[in-house]
Amino acid sequence: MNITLRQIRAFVAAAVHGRFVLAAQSVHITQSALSMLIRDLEKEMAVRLFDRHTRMLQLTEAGREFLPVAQKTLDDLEAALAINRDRVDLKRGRVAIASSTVLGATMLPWAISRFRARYPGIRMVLRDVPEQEIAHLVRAGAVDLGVGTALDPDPELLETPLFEDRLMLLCAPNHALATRRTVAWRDLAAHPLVTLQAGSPLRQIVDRSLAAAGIRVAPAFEVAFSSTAISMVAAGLGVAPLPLNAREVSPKGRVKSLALERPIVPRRVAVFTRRETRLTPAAAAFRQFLDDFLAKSATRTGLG
Amino acid sequence: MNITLRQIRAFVAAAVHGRFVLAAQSVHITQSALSMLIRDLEKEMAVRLFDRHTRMLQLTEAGREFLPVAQKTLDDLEAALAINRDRVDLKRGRVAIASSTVLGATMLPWAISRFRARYPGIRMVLRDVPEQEIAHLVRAGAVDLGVGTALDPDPELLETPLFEDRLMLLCAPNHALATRRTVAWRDLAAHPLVTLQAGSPLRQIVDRSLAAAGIRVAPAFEVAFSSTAISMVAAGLGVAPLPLNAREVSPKGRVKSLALERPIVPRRVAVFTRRETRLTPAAAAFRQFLDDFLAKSATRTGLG
DNA sequence: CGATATTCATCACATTTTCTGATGAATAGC
DNA sequence: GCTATTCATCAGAAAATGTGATGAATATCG
Repeated sequence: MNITLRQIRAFVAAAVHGRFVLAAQSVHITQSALSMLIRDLEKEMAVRLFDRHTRMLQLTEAGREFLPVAQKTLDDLEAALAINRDRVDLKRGRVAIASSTVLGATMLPWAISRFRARYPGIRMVLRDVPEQEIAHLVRAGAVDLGVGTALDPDPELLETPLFEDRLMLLCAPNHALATRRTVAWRDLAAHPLVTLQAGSPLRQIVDRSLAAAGIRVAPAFEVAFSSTAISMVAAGLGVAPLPLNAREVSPKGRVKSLALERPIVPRRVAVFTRRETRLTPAAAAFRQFLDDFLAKSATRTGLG
Repeated sequence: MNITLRQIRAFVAAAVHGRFVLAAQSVHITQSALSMLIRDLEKEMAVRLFDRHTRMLQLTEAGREFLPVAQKTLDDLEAALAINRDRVDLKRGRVAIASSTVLGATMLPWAISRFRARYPGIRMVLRDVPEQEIAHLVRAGAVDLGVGTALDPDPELLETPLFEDRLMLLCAPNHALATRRTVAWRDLAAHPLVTLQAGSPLRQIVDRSLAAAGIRVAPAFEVAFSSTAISMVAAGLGVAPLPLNAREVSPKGRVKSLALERPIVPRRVAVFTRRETRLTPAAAAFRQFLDDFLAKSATRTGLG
């Protein structure tokens, strides 16, 4: 046998109420059950906790000594459970997200801001990293969610589609191609190309598209971040195939975006989570929120 | 349903050991039982506490947050129970004793001293009071034990005989009776009497003895404490019928003690406890010790 | 690469604990 | 004395917890 929380609760209730009958009511059991709980606790501790007979009930010295500890035990536990309830109720918690710098600079801050308004107790951490690192971070558990370009499925990760856009071409306003409305992939062969580093999902999409178009081009520049590529384009160093949403982080009037066709190359953005780890309530809530947020944005603006 | 200590112990064990199998061993249950305890606790808290599958086990954020509270709860409780065990094992506790001033000055300090040597953790409180107050103090729960003259049984109190002596007569060395070896009760009629106050058990014994001997004597002096009576006897103010052990507190050579006969009046000393209140372990131990102590003293010295 | 060993989850069933409602004993107050 | 209140105890019902067997997943080893 061993001490139980029920016994402790019964003991505290009896000490507080001064009567078994009232104490029993307060913990929603019958008086006989409470009487037995006290008896068992006393047996377990090998002391009387109450001096009692039909017309009196009072703590013994041992009981007086045990009471504060018993109360504190219950209080501490109750406080911990309250914190836990808060977590479950999304009044607390933390969501760590890894995303590309572009998404981290465009859609995500808006979503996070709206989410925070709804759940002020949840702390949000946004890590903007080179896109190929997102999967690492999610796999390692360093972040709860990854948001980025979906390419080849990772067996450890679960990916849920978020939205889709397409690749376009960025060039400087005075570039030879800048007068055209649309450009074909094969046209790119004639121009110095700014691309992301090998390994980046976007780079892989570009490589595959060029290969599919039967073009062999060595990129003139390789950079880690889309924002860098955009600046280089603005500086007239080359043209860059990038997703549509990169326009939003481009300096006004310094770059021009052209539709890239033959073929139109879609780019799918997804949320990545670990397959085996259940999401925290907060993270699950944010993923759901992100879906809803984008659905609404899409109906309003035509794209996420 | 409700959280139990078993669940908390299982949770802490699993968190500490990092494996259900080891954790289960450490709390002496099977792995399946532990698995169920964790499952139930998680259900109760409505969160996962561990991310786990066959080859890995790690705390979730909620688990990490709960762990320290859980550990502290168990530790606090364990500490309280250890204190309680100490109390039970007589490594701690307090015994309050009420006694007459004479007993408090003679036998009891020796007994207490020996008892303390055996149980150093137990604090001892000795209240030396007029003997008629002993019963009050015991009844009121102000002391655990009373040691004093047994007279008329009190229904609320339990009295256990400790030792028996007899009344003798104290007089000054130059007193008229001082040359005699024995004195009869009826001889007292001729001398001024120093007695204890009315209500004192010893006084009642004296009164009854005088009445039985057919003597009517108004005491010349009434005092609260035997020690005072002895001093008055030494000063030649009168003679005092007192129990044998009063000799031990008499100043050497200043008083003489004579056997009081016809009849020989026994005086019974007993330990008083409340009938309804169980003794604390420490008090029970002291009562037992007192019995043994006096048994030994009696065989060695012939009297307590 | 397949065999083996380890680990956690789950099931049916056994055991233990806990609860209830009835009853009894003690006692304060009328 | 009578009544109402209170705590203790009992037997049987209900709930919980435990066990041992089994299954599924997956590292590790040869």
